Amino acid sequence: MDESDHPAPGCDAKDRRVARIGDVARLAKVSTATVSRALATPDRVSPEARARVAAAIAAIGYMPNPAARTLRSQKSRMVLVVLPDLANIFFSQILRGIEETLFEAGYGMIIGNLDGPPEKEARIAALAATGQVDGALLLNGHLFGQARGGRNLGSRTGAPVVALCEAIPADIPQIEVDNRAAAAAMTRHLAELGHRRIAYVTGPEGNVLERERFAGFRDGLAAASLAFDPALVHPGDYTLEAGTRIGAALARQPDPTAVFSSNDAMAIGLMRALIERGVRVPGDVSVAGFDDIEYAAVAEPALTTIRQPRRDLGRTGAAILLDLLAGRPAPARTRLETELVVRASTAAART
Amino acid sequence: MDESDHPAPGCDAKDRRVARIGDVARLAKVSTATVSRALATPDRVSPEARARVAAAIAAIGYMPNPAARTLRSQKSRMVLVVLPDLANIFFSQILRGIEETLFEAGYGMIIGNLDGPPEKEARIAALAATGQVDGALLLNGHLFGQARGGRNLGSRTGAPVVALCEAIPADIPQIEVDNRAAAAAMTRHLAELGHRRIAYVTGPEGNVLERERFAGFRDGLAAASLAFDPALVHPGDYTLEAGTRIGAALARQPDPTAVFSSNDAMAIGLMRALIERGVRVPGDVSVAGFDDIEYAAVAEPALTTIRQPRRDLGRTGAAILLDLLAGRPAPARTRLETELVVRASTAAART
DNA sequence: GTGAAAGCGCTAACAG
DNA sequence: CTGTTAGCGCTTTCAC
Repeated sequence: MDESDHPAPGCDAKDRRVARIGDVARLAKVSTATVSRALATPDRVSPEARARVAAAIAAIGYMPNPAARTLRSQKSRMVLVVLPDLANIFFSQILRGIEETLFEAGYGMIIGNLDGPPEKEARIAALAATGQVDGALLLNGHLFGQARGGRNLGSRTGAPVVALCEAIPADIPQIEVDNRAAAAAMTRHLAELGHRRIAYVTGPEGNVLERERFAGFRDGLAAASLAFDPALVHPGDYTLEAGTRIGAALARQPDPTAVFSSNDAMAIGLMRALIERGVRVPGDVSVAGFDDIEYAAVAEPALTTIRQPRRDLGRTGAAILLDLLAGRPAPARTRLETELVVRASTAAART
Repeated sequence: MDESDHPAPGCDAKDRRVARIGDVARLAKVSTATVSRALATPDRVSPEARARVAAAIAAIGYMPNPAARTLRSQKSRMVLVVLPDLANIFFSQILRGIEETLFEAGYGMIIGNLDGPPEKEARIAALAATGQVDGALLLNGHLFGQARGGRNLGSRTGAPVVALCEAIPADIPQIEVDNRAAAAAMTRHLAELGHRRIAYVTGPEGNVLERERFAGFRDGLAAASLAFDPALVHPGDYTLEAGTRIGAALARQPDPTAVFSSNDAMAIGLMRALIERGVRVPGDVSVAGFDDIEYAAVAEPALTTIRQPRRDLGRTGAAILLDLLAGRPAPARTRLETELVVRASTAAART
């Protein structure tokens, strides 16, 4: 509220803080309603008016105020993407797929990163509850908003929510890969190489992905007629550091001839810790991961893993959310294919 | 617009879409202004009123509508963070530092990822121009908004902007590490190991970081009395793939005994490509990186690199932006220390 | 096809 | 310390 009170102090119109819809209307000699319509529903405006409005907008560089728009229309054209850990490189391609799809549709993306103090969760949920976003995409494999007793995200506002992994309350649309089958396939791959004692590195407790992958691991053992030994299960948390720590422990344990890590980051840290301690990979111990992150292929040895179509997951998830947002029907469940990528880190068991 | 038209069809008040400030006011028997003040400036409200408001808010689960708030107060309590590539793991710790600092101050973060179609840049700039964010943090080492002839981010709105690297127009506060000195130190490290022919892998053209690092490389060469040979400069773009590609080329080139890559991702891809082709690292060729990303320490061999205090960079940048936002003065330039981390990927030159 | 007018939910003057 | 009132900038009936 400095000098912006008097409309035109004599200079060019340029020093006015920021152009509003009224400025465009005045310049184009139409009402603000027509400007609004020219932007939202051009076909309901005469070509002449439309042209004048476009010219006026270009002339003064008008940009609609999103807060006003959101307040009035109760739509933000923003989507919330909730993920457990932004630092996990696994999500970056998914985010990319989501963002490009949303962008094309004129939607923006707000990232809700759960990594940090638990109070953050409430703030993220508030984004949806207060209409800052029109819908949400959940990439977190654990219950969201469980503090309030269930999926509160959306339940209050009716904002559509899509899960990009096995969803927890199974009543929201989900896009997923068959983690269980893929983990089973990897386990069978190891068994077929002659491994009988296969260690398993878990993800965080309570994680849905982890539950599926672990179940797949056990399926695979069963399919190969191998007994499950709880002593071979090492609790991890999907971080590189956990992998390094567990690798150090495994190096002292001559028993398992193969390790199946439920994600690549841990597998890479683990391989490194083994090699550092003189354990040869895959000579002494085979190591397998899950996800096929970029660093899996350049690890030494290159990591055998399960490739997930991450960008596609993101694109598909976003597309389904957009459908929901537009009131179109969406499949309750979409499954994308994975692929077993055999590289150098797995080999026949030593005899 | 379904059944929400008739106010109270008989059920509990619970099915009302979402509580507004008026609902709180009614329940607490105060005016909406008092509710607003109880939230914003509690000390200007009597303890009794404050308590009644708090109880009412808790009872109906009221959350202020941010769009209305933003529209009225012209403040969004949101900060824009612009970065060139969300997939680059280098940024994750910086983001973390930023986010935690902003969160404590009650600010939210919107990520503007430049990676993608160029139209995205305009949309990101619009966030600032339309008041969706109160300020911005620039992590991109290249000119932003140059299409409009200069830093338009902020110039229209007066929103404060802070650069987390050497800024392009040097008139905004910047937080940086001395890239040039660090690169020179690394180059000297290689020279001291006896390397005379040191290849250099660049970042994207026009990147400010890159300019500094490259200058540092040349400084280092000069300090070691080594001639600069343009033939040893390989244009990269900070991606793993570029590293792999350049590594493949280098494997055919027996000349350089050391490679200094201007970031870790490329160095890791490069090492891998060399090793795959039978070139020993560091036996035949030493490799050095820059950044000390998490994967540098677990690469095989572990990568010699320059550690940047990434989380601290983020925290400091956010803190300075918060100062600016609060009208407090801020230093034009803050410099954080780097550290040369010597690991296994560099060794004495073969003779 | 277009304009007038109401109001989204909130905060900030201004009185009292 | 509290209430009344106006209005942030836009979209959207409702008339014409």
